[in-house]
Amino acid sequence: MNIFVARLNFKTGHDELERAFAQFGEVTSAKIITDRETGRSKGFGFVEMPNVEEGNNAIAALNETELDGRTIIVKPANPKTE
DNA sequence: CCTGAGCGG
Repeated sequence: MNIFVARLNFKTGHDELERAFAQFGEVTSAKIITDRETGRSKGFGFVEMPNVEEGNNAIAALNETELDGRTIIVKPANPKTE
């Protein structure tokens, strides 16, 4: 499942995201969205987890919690297809 | 270097 993570600390990288979600389940991909012009973090990212139950568990456990000193927002990403 | 809602390629 795709997971949307917002309000990240600007100094937080993809590795921080991956290790945070890896505590609750298997993480296949963790990505921080960076600005294409400046290369700086946009402050949000995406995490892909193959296990849906672990994904929902990670969302419930990490949503509105502190990561790298900043409270993050974690929720399921918008579906590209149905 | 900096900023702070929101869904990337």
